[in-house]
Amino acid sequence: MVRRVDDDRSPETFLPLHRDTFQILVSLADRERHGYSILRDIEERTGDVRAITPSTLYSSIHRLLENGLIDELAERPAEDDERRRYYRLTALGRRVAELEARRLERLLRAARTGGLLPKRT
Amino acid sequence: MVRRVDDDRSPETFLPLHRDTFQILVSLADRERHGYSILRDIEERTGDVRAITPSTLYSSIHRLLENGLIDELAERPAEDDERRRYYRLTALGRRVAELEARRLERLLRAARTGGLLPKRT
DNA sequence: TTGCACTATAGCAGATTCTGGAATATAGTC
DNA sequence: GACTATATTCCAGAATCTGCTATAGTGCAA
Repeated sequence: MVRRVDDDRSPETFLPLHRDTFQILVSLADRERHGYSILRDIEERTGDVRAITPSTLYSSIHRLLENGLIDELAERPAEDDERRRYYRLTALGRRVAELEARRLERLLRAARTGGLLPKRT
Repeated sequence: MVRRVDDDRSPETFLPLHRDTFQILVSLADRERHGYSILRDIEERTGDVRAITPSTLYSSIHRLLENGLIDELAERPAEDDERRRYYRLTALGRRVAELEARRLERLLRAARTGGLLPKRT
């Protein structure tokens, strides 16, 4: 088996995540999805059709695969559109996403102190 | 007075903010600061000396000035280190930071749904 | 059964943002 | 005077993001 140099890169070294990277990981957190489904999910959640562009999405996906944060599924549902490629979080990817979520929580706490958000949520 | 073309760019068009941009705006939310103080603040809050590098910080500051999200103060405290340059949020900058903070809140809600964070905070 | 909009992924060129390194200079301490 | 910390800037290269274009299958309606 070919083993990449940074297979054992610790989750912390990926932080802080870039903007769109975290969006994608969040989309994959509750279930596996194909690329276009991630796009739709982000559009729906943000209410913004250009929250992420297709080019950014697909190139980010390839980067996430290379870094081992997501996996492509070997099997697809029967009778499914065969162009679709399905992805899921790896254990590493989930760990990284958890850490990033905590980082953002702390950041929002600071934002609240600065009056950017109302005190309690 | 020279008026830049996008002086009247609406806050929404700046979203979503890039990773480090928001960090800087949060630092300036509670009070005016000079560059190095922003650096220290981010280090302290994140507990990470390389959460943001000086090169990123200072080039981001220049971009924020160009975009009118922050202002440089004309006056400095007396007897203060004269190398320091102080900045504060503009009304636009504060508005943009508020919107970004809300965006991240919604994103964290989704992250919670996906099990990346414990349910209530 | 053609036409058309939507779904799905990929590629590239250029812009923007980020990283790492070094340079410069003042301030404060021993 | 030497040394460390403070403070900002610049540059080259890397990584990420944007806009545009290309390709092709799917679903529906005329």
